[in-house]
Amino acid sequence: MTKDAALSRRSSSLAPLPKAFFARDTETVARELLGAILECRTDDGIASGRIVETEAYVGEHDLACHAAAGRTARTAPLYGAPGIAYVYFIYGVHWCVNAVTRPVDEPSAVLIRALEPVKGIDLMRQRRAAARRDIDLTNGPGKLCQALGITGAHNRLPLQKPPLRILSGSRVPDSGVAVTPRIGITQCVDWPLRWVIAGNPFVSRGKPAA
DNA sequence: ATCCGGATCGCCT
DNA sequence: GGCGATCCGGATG
Repeated sequence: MTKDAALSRRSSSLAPLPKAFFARDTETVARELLGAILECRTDDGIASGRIVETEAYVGEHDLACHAAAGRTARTAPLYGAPGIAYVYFIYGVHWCVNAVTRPVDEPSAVLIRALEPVKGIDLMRQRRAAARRDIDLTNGPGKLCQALGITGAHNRLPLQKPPLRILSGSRVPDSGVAVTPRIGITQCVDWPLRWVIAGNPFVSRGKPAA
């Protein structure tokens, strides 16, 4: 664990980010979610991690955003209340978790792409037996959902109360943030909508940012 | 009813 | 750095 994660865990003032936090421009939310804590409670216990990588998906005009397909049963959460979760299944294997935002009536969200483990590391190791090293527990969007126990059952849930919450964490200065194109998409590949804590070892690799 | 591609991961080379 | 796994949503017929 890094110093920053230790600070986050030590802080006892971890309050849920209010719905108003998410009812803003998606890029702003994506930037400000860096350093916040994503937490999931299940019958097995609590697992949480500090957000170190995010991506913004900014509306129907963003062809990489699921909402580009319009409003369907699948994409309905993107049109829902700011501050709820949008959880989807991808490649027949993995879950990915987003926080729904709401700038100017656009269906949009922030994908949580990587975490630095904070609580429940043993639980994460159990859930991710394939991960030989702790660095591989939460350094990708599918991995972090498996580590925290996030599934489709969490789709549409509010992010302000258990089982799924996002808590305010340590402030990350602009000098520690890097912005790049998004990972793993085939549309709008040049849009700089990915935010990472520069140099954090838990940031996912993905494709190089050209 | 059927087909195709995907906001990924892990294992292989 | 490449590829198979394995399911679902959306599109087409």
